[in-house]
Amino acid sequence: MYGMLNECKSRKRFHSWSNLHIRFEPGLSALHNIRAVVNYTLDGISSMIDWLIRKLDQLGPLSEEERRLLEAFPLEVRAISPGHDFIREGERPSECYLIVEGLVCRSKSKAVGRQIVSFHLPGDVIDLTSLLLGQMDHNVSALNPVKVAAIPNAILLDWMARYPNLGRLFWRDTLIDASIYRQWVLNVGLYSGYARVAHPICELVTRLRVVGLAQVPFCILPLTEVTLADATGLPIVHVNRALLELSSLGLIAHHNGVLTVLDWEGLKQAADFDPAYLHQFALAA
Amino acid sequence: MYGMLNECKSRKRFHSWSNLHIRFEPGLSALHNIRAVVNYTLDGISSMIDWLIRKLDQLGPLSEEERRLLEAFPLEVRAISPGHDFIREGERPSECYLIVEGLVCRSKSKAVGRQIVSFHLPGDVIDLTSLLLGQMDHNVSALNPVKVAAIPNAILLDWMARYPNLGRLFWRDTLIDASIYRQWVLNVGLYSGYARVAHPICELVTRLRVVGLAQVPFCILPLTEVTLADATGLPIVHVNRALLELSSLGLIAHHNGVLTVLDWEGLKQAADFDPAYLHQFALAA
DNA sequence: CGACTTGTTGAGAATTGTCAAGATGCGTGG
DNA sequence: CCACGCATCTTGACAATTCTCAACAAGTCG
Repeated sequence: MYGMLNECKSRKRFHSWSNLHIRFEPGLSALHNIRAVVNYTLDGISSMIDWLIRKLDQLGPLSEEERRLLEAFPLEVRAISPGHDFIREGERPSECYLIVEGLVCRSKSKAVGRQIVSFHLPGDVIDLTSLLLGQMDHNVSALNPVKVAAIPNAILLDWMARYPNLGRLFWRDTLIDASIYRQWVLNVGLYSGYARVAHPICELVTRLRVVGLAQVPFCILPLTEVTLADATGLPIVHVNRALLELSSLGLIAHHNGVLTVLDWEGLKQAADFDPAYLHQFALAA
Repeated sequence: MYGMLNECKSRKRFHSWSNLHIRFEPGLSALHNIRAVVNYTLDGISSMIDWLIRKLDQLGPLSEEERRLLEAFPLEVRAISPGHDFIREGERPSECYLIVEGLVCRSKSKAVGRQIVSFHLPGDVIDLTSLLLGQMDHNVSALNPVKVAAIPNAILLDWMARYPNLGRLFWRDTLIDASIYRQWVLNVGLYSGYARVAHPICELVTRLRVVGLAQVPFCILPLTEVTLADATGLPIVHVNRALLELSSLGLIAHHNGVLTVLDWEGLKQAADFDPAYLHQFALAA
């Protein structure tokens, strides 16, 4: 964690050399360098389920017993390469995935195209849908190199039967997801132009901050124009023009699949961003 | 119930007199007549909570004890006039509302306008958001004359503590809501034109059918162009043109706040509608 | 009757969508 | 180390759709 913080701070220095393009430390592969930050590696975290514990603890305090239960669970971590749809519409997964590292999106594909409906980050359990509803109604894909831990449905159901409070925390998480979807309906239905592109960026930054994976005013995200186009419902060409406009205002920089937030307050304003819908009580705004 | 069915069937006869406009029984106020259907009055239902029981039972069987618990609850029914926002963003309601009659929508208002994010019908409990998250992040409004029954949060929490299965059914309901939101993101972000207007109509018809409040191919909904504009993110003028197009194809008729579905299969096709996202197992498609 | 809501129409402005071509930078494999 | 393929980003021109404005018709409700 603290390592990453320093990484970010030093990167800011390079940024100041040029407002619009990212410069890299000489002698290091640029992308390798960036990706170390963007992948949200878990340097200081001993047990990977700590992300989940931290998150649930924010939603409502966990008892010592519940905490021990989660900590003791042996996680089997799987790596997923960028772009891979590791859960597909129509499937009936027998396990849920806890995101341990990297960024993930839910999407639906139709004849007319593809729409990303949400992003998910370390600490999110992304498959509660299938746990209670059975069949998946959407795909889940990796946006960058991702690591997930599989938790069998049976185990989760057992946990929740034994500790009703735990089930309620997961339910609460589902309600927050629903609130985020509502905001996305607003974003694609109500807003246009720059706000529409800026909003998902603001959301990601805010959510990453909550779990301690991003700082403002400086922050890096693995977002390509294609990803943003699928998330906003705009054609790529427009995302490009919106990003160029946001760049020219000094709010962001983007380069080769990496988007950098330079002016957090300005970006929030451009997006008409109000974090209330994230229901993040522990957020230092 | 059966009264309504007959009502609908007889109305269909009037419809056949003219493909595009609704005719009414002579001697009766036209709107009063229609509204009797559109309001979904509960003729044959003795206890109003039956809607909720029926719905939960479809999500997963209720035990006899749980069923008795729900049936025994004394409902205090409140009438809400059309257009009234009876829950507002920012509030912290101390009770949840079970819709007993009428149609309700969730919406969010911003400086740039208003966006409807979902519809809700008899049997839906619309305030589980505030039950676990506290603060409302959206408004809830009546689309036509609505009756709701208030259930104090404390009672609901007590029910769920005593009957974990009940809590799981509510959670499941929340997950279906989330799936519907995902589809709405698709509708406003991915689709354009006629499909975008036709889709929410298809959704409403399907959901009403599940609870036995609508039949195909003939069905009536209390939807104005303004409502559809807010739900689709299109300007009213466009909704008008889309509806005229759908009318000219013989798929629907609309008149003075009442929308009639004439050709269910054709409408589904126009909307690229696939009911899978509603997760309605009991649906006779 | 008169205020109000709902639906309709036309015309022009602005935005969004499409197509096509090319520039840049990274990773791979020779 | 270089060449190549690939993904990403950029630009321009044009078509299609969406948005806005404005005025008016029709129906409901008090």
